[in-house]
Amino acid sequence: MPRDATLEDVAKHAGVSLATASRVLNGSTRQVGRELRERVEHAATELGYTTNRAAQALARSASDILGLVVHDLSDPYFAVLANAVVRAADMHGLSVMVGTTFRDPEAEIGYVATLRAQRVRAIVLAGSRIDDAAMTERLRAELDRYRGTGGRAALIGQDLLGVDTVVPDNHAGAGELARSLAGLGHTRFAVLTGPATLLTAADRVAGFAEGLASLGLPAPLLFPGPFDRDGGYAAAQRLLAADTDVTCVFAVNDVMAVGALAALRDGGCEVPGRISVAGFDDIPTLRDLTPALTTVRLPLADMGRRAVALALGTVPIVAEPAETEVVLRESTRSLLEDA
Amino acid sequence: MPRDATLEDVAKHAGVSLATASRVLNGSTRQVGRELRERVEHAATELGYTTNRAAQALARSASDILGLVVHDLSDPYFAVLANAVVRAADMHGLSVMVGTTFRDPEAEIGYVATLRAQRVRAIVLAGSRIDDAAMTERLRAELDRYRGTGGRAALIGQDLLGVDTVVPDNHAGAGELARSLAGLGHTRFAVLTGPATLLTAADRVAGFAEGLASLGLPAPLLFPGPFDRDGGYAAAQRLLAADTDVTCVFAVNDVMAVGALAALRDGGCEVPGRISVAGFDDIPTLRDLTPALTTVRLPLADMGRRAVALALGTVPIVAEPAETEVVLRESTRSLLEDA
DNA sequence: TACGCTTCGGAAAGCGTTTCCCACGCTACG
DNA sequence: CGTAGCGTGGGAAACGCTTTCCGAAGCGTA
Repeated sequence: MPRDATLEDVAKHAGVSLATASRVLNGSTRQVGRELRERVEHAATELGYTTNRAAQALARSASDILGLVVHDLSDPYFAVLANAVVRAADMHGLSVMVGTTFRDPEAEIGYVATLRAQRVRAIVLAGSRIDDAAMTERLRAELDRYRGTGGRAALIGQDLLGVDTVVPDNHAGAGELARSLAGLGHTRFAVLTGPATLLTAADRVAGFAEGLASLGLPAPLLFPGPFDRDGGYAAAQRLLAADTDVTCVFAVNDVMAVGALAALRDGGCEVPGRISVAGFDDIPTLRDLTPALTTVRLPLADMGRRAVALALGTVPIVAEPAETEVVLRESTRSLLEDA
Repeated sequence: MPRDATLEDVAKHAGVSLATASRVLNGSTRQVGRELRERVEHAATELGYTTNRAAQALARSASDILGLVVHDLSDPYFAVLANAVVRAADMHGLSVMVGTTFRDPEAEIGYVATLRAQRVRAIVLAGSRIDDAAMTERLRAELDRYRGTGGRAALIGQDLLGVDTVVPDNHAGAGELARSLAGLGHTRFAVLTGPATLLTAADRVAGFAEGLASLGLPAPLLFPGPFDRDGGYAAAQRLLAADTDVTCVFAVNDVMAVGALAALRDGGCEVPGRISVAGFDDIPTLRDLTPALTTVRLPLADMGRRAVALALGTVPIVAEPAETEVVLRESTRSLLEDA
């Protein structure tokens, strides 16, 4: 098995020194005379030379890898985010190394350690923090270790780790959603809250509840459960079983809302005829659902891009949260026209 | 800015040689005496030492990175695949570096080159090949260069590049779908074919057409277009405008089917009342659509896993294609009960 | 002709690991 | 008692690149 051509091979082949070959092939500030430059380039293509990035990273002590850690790539929320991050990294000439944690904080910490070992240029951490001080502290410690030696990091989620963060305005978005739904005449709400420990979920629940309270409406009924499609399904089933006078359900994210829609449909409950449903995120992949889902739009792709910019330090730190926007669609109906 | 602790720092701190420190900290076959071992371990944690993987890769001339290239991470098809690949890689102790090509063959070749430069342990290439001999040849050449120096690669798609391939049985799956739909009494079909140059699309169209032919049914009407949601939407619009007697539409993938469903709905055409719709892939994220989509299931997660196994050479090469399964749901209705 | 500049090529010292090879002290054995 | 063999420790040469430093050559000017 022939080995890869090295820079030395190229230099020999071209009859120049290692230094010259390096200068020609990998961006240096120094000029190389036309004659030698062409000899080197020719030798390189002839030998099929490709820079060994690992060696390059070692010599330069700077890698061209960006680390990304998400909870679950098959969740369209993260898929869209990851997509944007990969794209943005590409624009900066960086490759992306992804890790998935499947919502295991332990795995998340482990993955940051792996990325630190790779000496990646920057780390982007996506996904909700959880309400677990010990875990948060350990993650923070790991990140601090990384940043302590020049590593850069950015977060998408709650600003809890002392690093630059793109924070989706969950609280405000949910509040606005509450007001919009109330504007349609709804007064009795249920919330499929997701896990109590997930801060993103908690923020949305709180924002929603406060929105209602600010209008003098009664507090919503809460149905906790997992943060995914099946969690939404199960929670909605429980809602149905509870036999309430709720006219509108807020699932704290779109994939849960999809599950809820399925459960209501399976339970013979018309949406929005009998119950209206709203989600959060406005996942592009889910826009063609019927009934089309009322939701709160998050600028996912933009958030990914901004996180990369923050991580790379190409942008001044702005604490300004990612703006949300309520999008009313068919899954919620107005009760007012009944009057 | 303090720099990262190196193995040498650890060795000094523990009062041992570099060799010993290395043996203790990074799996060596050689034993180190208990006393020294503990001193080294202690020093390592004290200094917060983490192996520099780039240096390690250089010294060992073997990296622990797996390269993955997909067309578009935000497409749930690739998201699910990528998820499985990341998981499988993790099991083998490898990290994954992803690249997205956005269906640009040029970018695909470029990304393989990047991965070769990283000297990744193996490359998994996902996504349909295209009908472009020159491009295919160039990609093949790039892959051969990589494999020529010990690189390993696997493909998910068409077996065209001379590397181990997980090939979804598009042809047979589509054929089976055709027979199933014919079994429901349909006789006049349209196919939203996607781009003519995409082999996956072409295989499905051909398989479907042959399935119909084998039953003596007339050839389907063909509506080409892009391979994505909007492509499906546009193609379905053209179908409507054509004002045909078609009772069943086959969109060559699920996301196109979603677009088609939307177009038909927007066009006031009932599904499955007036027209039945079927897709291909059985994307999990899309299973809660209404009407639920009849489709051909592909074992996506399994395919990802198998590709990793092939790429890592942990499994003998089996040419056996990935099995498909027709899943009839509500988006297609039986015409027989009309009789 | 001599001087100082500016260019440009090459030698060599890193970058942080691994690993080959040698040395040392033991035990076991003929 | 000499020696073969094993278990451990360390020195030092890789691995493939970048970059600093030096020196040589070419140029224009006085």
